[in-house]
Amino acid sequence: MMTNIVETIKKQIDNVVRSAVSKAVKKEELPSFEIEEVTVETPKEKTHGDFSTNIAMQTAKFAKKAPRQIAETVVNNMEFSNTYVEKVEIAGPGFINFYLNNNWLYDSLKEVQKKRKEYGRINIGSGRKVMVEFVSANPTGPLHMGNARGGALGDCIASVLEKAGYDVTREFYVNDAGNQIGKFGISLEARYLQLLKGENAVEFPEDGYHGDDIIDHMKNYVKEHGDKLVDVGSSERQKALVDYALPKNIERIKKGLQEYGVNFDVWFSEQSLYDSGELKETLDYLKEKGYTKEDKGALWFKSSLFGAEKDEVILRNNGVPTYFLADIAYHRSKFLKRKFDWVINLLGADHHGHVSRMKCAVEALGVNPDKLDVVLFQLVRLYRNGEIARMSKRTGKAISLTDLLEEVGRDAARFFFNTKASGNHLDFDLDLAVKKSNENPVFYVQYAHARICSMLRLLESEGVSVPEINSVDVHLLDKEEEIELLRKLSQYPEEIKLAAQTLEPSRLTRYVLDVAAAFHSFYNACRVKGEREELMKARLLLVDSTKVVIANVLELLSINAPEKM
RNA sequence: CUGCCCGUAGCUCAGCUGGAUAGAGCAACGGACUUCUAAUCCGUAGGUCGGGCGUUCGAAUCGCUUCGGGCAGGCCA
Repeated sequence: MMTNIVETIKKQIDNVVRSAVSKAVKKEELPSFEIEEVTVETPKEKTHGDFSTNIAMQTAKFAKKAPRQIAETVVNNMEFSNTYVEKVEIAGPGFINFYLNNNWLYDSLKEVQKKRKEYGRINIGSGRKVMVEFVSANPTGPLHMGNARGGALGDCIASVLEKAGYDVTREFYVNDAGNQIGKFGISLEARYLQLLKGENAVEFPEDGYHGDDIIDHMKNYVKEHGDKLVDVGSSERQKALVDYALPKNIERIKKGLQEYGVNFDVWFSEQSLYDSGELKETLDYLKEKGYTKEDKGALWFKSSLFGAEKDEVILRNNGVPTYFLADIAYHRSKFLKRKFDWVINLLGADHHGHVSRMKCAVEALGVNPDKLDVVLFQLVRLYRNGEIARMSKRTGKAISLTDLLEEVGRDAARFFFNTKASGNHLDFDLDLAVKKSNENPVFYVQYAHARICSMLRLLESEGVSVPEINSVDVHLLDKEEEIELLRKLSQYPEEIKLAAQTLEPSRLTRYVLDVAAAFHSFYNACRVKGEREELMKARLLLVDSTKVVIANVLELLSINAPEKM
């Protein structure tokens, strides 16, 4: 089955080269040597052919011959039957350049038409179970820009892996236990008492949550339940208030993410690790294995046994588990209880210190730490009027995901957060994101799609619809702009593969921009309507295929592909 | 002090498991609408790849070093 034409061609070239080499060796034109890998790449310069290999330079040392001489020998022994290769040239220091006939492009056009919505799906994952855990925002407050970037990035990584043939689970780790929930309770309690007994009745804790949302929660609580908690004990009061506010926060987070187009399969509760006994089991396991030590009244995980520089506290001297212990139990659940083959965690770059100790912990659990990948993404800076924007125009408070969606919309947000590699800082220009012009890449791509839809509508109204591929002479597509566009379309499965391998969906936003650009160029150079029928049909097919590819990429990114603009 | 990330055109960024003349978008400048959406296209200009040393046939890419920016280094998460 041909799912990825580019890969097929690379395999063909690989075969051609290997058999040519072994033939030459047999004829003793070359000394015998091992080829580890035939690297096949697409040259930057079009005049250097469609694909090229540097095998002659790589093997020059073993063969003890000049690269160009090796290349010549190899080329003389090549066989091209049943391949797309049309001719071969030796160039530069010893590159072997392959020039293909256009059939590979026409074949890939057939693929697009045959697969439609499924075009781009590949199977490098072979159904392996992978979990992508992302956002996992602290449920004590609203979603911030870091969560917004993490959400767009994580969701797209998950989508890319699904397209690449993995069995993907999107998971949100709800930190509903531990220290920050304690602080949440103290903060709620303080606001509650301030509301009922006056501002000065209690002092608000310095390290509490100062946001207005805490006050709003308590105003609502008082409205609904009055002062019934004023006279009960503090811990009971805090618990009641947390039980009231926390589910509301989690609901709000769910709703916000839904509007953002991010839907999780699993909302995993940290508290459940305590309730189910898994946390204790994990602790017992670590102790039993001798991976722990006691020091200064606390219990430590000896991460130094696994190459780390220092050990980590897992039980404080007051007996309370740390977040890290819960996280170890959590990863035990991911790997050992739920049997994921691969786990990907998204983390803001400010948490990078967590990565190496987590890997140590995974190793301590008896799991190959390579099965854990942590994608660190750098922080976001918002710009408005050329200046750094921190506050929402409407609320005057820190800009939340909800504010962002209100200001620029989901399409722009999802697109912009995926324009840069995760390891780079991201400047988000709020003015640009809403601009309806060619400066704004989102509109550039959406416009291409809408333009195509408009063309198809017009032709449809004249009784011309997209033809069956078998009734079309695709060889008529041979103008430069047509070939360029075909090339771009044929690249999609390969793009999915690369995005999956590098966990970098930003290459897909670049790719879809390229497709849109190739289309716009084609549009200005070639007409569809009004051409003679055979040519019109062929071009119509190309245009329709472009629409399919753009729509597929946008769907993967959770961005609308509008039919009209 | 130590560790991680980043430094490429005026701006925002690709390229980084070493390859041929370092790419794109925006901004700038000059062109293209009697015909399928000009929210578009075509062209021009723009660079000591932060600096230095090394590795080799070959370095933006790898190593060392240095400078500049960001972030970490809690019995916080």
